[in-house]
Amino acid sequence: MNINKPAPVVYLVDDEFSVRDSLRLLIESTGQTVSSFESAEAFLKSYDNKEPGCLLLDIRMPSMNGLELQEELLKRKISIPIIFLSGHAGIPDSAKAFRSGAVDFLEKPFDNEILLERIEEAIKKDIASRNLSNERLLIQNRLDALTLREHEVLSLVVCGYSNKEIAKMLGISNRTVEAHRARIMEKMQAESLADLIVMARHSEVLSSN
Amino acid sequence: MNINKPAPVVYLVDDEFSVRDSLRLLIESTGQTVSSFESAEAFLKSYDNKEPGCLLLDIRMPSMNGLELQEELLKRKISIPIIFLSGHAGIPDSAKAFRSGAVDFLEKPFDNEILLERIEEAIKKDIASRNLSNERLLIQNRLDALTLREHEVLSLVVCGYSNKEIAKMLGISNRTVEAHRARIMEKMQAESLADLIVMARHSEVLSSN
DNA sequence: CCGGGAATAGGTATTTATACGTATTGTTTG
DNA sequence: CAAACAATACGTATAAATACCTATTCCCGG
Repeated sequence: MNINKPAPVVYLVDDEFSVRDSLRLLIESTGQTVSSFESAEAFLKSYDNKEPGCLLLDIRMPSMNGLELQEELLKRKISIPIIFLSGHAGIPDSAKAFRSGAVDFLEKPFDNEILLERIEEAIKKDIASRNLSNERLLIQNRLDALTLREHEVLSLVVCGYSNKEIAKMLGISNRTVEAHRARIMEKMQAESLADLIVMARHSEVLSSN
Repeated sequence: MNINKPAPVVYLVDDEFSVRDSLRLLIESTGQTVSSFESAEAFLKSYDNKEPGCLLLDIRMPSMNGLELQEELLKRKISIPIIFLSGHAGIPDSAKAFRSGAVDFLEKPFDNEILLERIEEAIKKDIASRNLSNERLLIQNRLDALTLREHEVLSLVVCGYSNKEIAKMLGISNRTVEAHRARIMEKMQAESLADLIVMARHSEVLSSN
C-alpha cells in the first residue's frame, strides 16, 4: 500500500533561454520541481500528464505559439492549468487565452511574488480537478461493467421507481429486477441506495467546467 | 397561472453618449431590450436583478470605473455576466476582469457581430445560472423548514443508513425515525428516496463556480 | 395560560426489499 | 463445441419501510 503521491511539476515553455533559466531559479527556490522546454512541440512530445502541475507558457514563440499550444491541449483534452507570460501581447490574445480557460496572463516584466502565487493557485486547481476526474473515472469504469439490462434497471432505480414499477415497465418479473439490482449494487460497489444514486448521478451530470 | 417569463435585458454602462446611442441601436436591431446608464453608480441604483441579462461595461469612466463596478457587484453577490468594452486598456485590466469572472473583454473598435454573439452567450449563461440558483433556493427553503431533529435524520438517511441504524444512533425508537422520515419526505416534497438524496446533496455540494 | 408544534412512542396491516437457493434459455467466445 | 455469462423466472423466509391510527411530554409564543 505504498501510494506514490506524485509531486507537482511546473512546466515552463519559453523559447528564450534566459527566461527559462531565471524562472527556473525563481521557482525552484520555493521547492517546486521545474521542467523547461524551448518550444511548444518539445513540451507536447514529452508531457505525460502523470503528475499534477501547471504550465507557464510564453505567448510569442517561433513555430507553434502559446495560444496554439493551448488549443492543441484543449483538442487533446489535456487540462493542465495555464499561466501565460507575454512580452508584448494585446488584449485580443489575452481575451482569447482567458476564454479558453487560462488561469492568468502576466505581462513581462511581472512581479515574482504574483507569479509564485498564481503557480500555487494553478497547481491547487489542477490537483482538485484531477481528484474529481479520477473519481469520475472510477465510477465510469464500474458503470461500463454493467450490462445493457442492468443499465436500464439502474436508470429506473435512480429515477425513484420501485422494483415493482420497474418490473412492469420492462415487462419482466419482480424477481428478475431484484436480481439485476443486486448485481448492480455489487458491480458498482455501492453499500446503499444512497451510494448508488450519488454515483449514478455523478456520471450523468458532467456539470460545469 | 400566468407566468411572466421576463425578457432578458442588455445593460449598457458607458459615460459617452455616442457609444450608448450607437450600441443601443445595434443591439435593439436584434430585438433585445437595452437599458443604458451613463455611470456605474446610476446602474447600481436602478439595477434590480429581476430579469436575466448581461452587462456591457466600459472600463474607463469618471468616478467609479468598470473594474470597480465589477468588484462592487461581486461584493453584493450580483452575478450578472459582464462583457467589458475598453478604449485603451492594458493586459493587467483585462486579466483582472477575466479573473473576476468577466465573459469577455473587447477592445474598441470591435466587430459588431462578435459583440452580438458574446451578448447572446452571456445571456444564455445568466439564464442557466439563474435557473440553477432558483432550484437551489427552492431546495434550500425546504431544508430550512426542517426541524433540527429532522435534519439529523436526513443526513443519516442520505448517508445510506437504515431506519433501524438511525434509531440506534440517535437513541430513539424505530417508529420515531419513521415518523421523522415521513415528515421529511413531505416537507421536502420528495416523491422517492432518490429524489430526497438528490435534493439533499444538491445543497451540500455548492460545487463549482 | 393555553394552543400548537416538535419529539417521542406504541399498535397493526400492508407493501417492498433482501437474501438465500435453483433453473432455463440464449449469446458469445475461447 | 463447451464454458461463461446475460437475462429470465420461481420459492421461501426474513427484514425493512410505509400507511394510518393514537398518545404523551415539553417548550414556545400569542
